[in-house]
Amino acid sequence: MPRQVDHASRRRLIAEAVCHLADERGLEGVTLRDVAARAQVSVGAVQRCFRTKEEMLVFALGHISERISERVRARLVRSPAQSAATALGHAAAEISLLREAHRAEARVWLAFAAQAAVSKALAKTLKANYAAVQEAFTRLISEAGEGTDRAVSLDPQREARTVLALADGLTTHVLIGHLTPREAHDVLHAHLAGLWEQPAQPSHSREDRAG
Amino acid sequence: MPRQVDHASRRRLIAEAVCHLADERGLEGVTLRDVAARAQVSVGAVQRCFRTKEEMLVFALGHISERISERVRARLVRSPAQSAATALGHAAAEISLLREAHRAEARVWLAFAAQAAVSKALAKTLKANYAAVQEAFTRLISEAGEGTDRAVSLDPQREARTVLALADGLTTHVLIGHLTPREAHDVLHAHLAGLWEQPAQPSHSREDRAG
DNA sequence: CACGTACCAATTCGACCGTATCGGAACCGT
DNA sequence: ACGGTTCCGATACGGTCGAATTGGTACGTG
Repeated sequence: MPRQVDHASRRRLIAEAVCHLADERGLEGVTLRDVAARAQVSVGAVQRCFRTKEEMLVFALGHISERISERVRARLVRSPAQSAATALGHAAAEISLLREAHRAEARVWLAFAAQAAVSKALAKTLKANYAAVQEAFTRLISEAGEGTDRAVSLDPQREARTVLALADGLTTHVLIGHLTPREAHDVLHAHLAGLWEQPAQPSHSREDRAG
Repeated sequence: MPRQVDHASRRRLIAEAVCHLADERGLEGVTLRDVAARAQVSVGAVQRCFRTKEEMLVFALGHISERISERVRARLVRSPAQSAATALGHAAAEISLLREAHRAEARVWLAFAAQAAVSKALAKTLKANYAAVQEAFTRLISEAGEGTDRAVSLDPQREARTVLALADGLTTHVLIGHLTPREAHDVLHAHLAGLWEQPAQPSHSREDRAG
């Protein structure tokens, strides 16, 4: 056998380069040449790892998705002793990428999300990730709801979707500059607090329908 | 005076073309040639209206932003007699672009939002729009809070930010395909309903704090 | 009726894109 | 030592990009 190369690790290296460029210039600024230069490999090497540019992008999206959700998972298993409510708070803060250190990942996520709206391959990868996170959130909310008297457990899945969408919306608003990270953090935790802290009130005095 | 042309209306025409293309292929697929072809004008005409491509994009973003927020505003003044809560529901549904008819606008918004994360000029335009909508939402929540016994009025601005971020997050998730429009609509209205329907808890101290 | 001017379509330009190809270097079993 | 196989960097190609230039046309003015 001739000289062998670790394809897997090289693909990861290239994926990192893609993410760096997507962070700095948006996904439009990701070209094969720049990726190769950033990854310190030749263009030919990039093309040998990925047949087309799209294949490279899909892999890069999977790469960063896995990294983010892995961090969320780590956060969850690290605090199993704590209440599910606390765990959810940590996980939500993690997924919203509010920390300055993860601002780059947030920009990459937004760039990919926008592209996924018009690219089926990217959308598939992204959807799979969201489905997993939503399921985890749903389970957490379910567990947390059992311990309290609040009837939040009415629909844990819906609450999970709410938290997930809120987190992503906040991420977007921080990236745009409409909110500061602190403000976003405040909004997120206020929402989460509202889930458990309000005690149950068996009788609704009056219904105010909004629709 | 030589042959005159209505610059303003032509710029709007071109902006429409930009939005159409951004909807179909994402913002990367927006080129001067395609824009010109879609707007039924020559490339030169586009270049006379906008000195650079970025100037064209900024104008297009302002164009669609104004259109969306104008629709929200129209929705608000159309139902002044109804409760502020109802009005907020309508406005939030409008801003989240969940209706199938506005799916294209949603894709355009997402494309611009992603680009705004790395483009200062776009971010400025987008921020101005968000500031206006957030202010309107804050006022609505304030008014709605006065009529109820619920102490939601603790921080109308924060609630406005929550609704706005939630709406955007839901829009994104629908575009990606993680949620159906119906599910997103459900989440949004459940959240809004939660703002007013939960009765106050008299025994609680006035401060609701949760890390 | 000329004339200048504002407008427009077409062309050109240099740069860069993604992709394909190729000669040589590196490596291994024999 | 050597031939075969795999990897690598460089280069060429067809195409498209944004931007600038040019020649022609329609129009209001003098």
